[in-house]
Amino acid sequence: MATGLSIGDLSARTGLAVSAIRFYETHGIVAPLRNDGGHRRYGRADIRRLSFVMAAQTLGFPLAEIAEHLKGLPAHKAPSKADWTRISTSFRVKIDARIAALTDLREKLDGCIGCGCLSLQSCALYNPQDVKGSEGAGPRNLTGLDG
Amino acid sequence: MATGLSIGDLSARTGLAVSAIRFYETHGIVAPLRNDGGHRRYGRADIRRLSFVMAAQTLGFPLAEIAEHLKGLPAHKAPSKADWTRISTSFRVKIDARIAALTDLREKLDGCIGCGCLSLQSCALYNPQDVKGSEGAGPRNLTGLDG
DNA sequence: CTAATTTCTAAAGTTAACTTGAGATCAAGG
DNA sequence: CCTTGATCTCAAGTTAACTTTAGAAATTAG
Repeated sequence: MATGLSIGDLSARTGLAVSAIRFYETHGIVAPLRNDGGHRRYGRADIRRLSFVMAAQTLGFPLAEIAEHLKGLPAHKAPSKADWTRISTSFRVKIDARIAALTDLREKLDGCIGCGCLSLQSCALYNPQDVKGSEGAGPRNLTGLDG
Repeated sequence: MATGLSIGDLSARTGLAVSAIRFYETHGIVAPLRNDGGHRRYGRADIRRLSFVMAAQTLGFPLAEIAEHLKGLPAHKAPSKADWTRISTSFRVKIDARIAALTDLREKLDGCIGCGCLSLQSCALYNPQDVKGSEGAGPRNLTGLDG
């Protein structure tokens, strides 16, 4: 009982599905210990790791990138203040970039609303200069977030 | 030659892959005519439809929703000024909502950067009030954009 | 007219982020 | 001790948005 949290406990605490937590493990996001019966045992710090993942996901970060960030953190301890400051600052930068991109789009759109867009040449929305055609199969990155 | 654009022409004009254009057809986004040999023939308006799709996608709209918007437009004609105003206005609303959500997140993050987030209870980022666990399989909607 | 492109269709593969299912084992309550 | 209920593993399914592949037919270039 004092040996740590079960995966069910963690699920209850974070709101994540048990299957999702196991899935995250295969992606290196959590690395629980095992008890004698082979069941996963989590520590308190894992709640934070998972909460961090959830927060990052609402920001639109792909799991792979989140996992990268987490590599820099101690495996079974909560992140230190320095760790957290580093991470949250880098988040801040990305959010700023997204807001800027959206604001830019909004301006273009404002210019378009009245014009009827009968001119393909002059319409900024119809001529985005930054459409980088992603290569290969799979879902497209909708938000152009990477980088 | 004067009978319309081939799918290759359209691909060159829009920057979309030929396969993507065919794919869009199965989703009701374009509905080209056929020539005697069974090859697709597109009109000028289709360039706009596809450009519209690309613009909407950079805004993060899922294809299904874009297709919905396009249902309201004449099939083989360019959208009228009224059509376009309706659509672009509804875009504007969604962009505003996204900017607001991101700005809110940024504020929360600002409050977090210095705090070291040692308190799960008080950290806004760790306790997002609006995490709605999407049901079922498939990729998650990263941006919380729908609705 | 022939060779090289394009296009056609239909089916299967890809990626992300998980879920679902099957069969077996572990743990906890009465 | 026995019966639920929780976990375990591993494989396969799901969704979105496309791509890739294969074999055949149409178009275009020379």
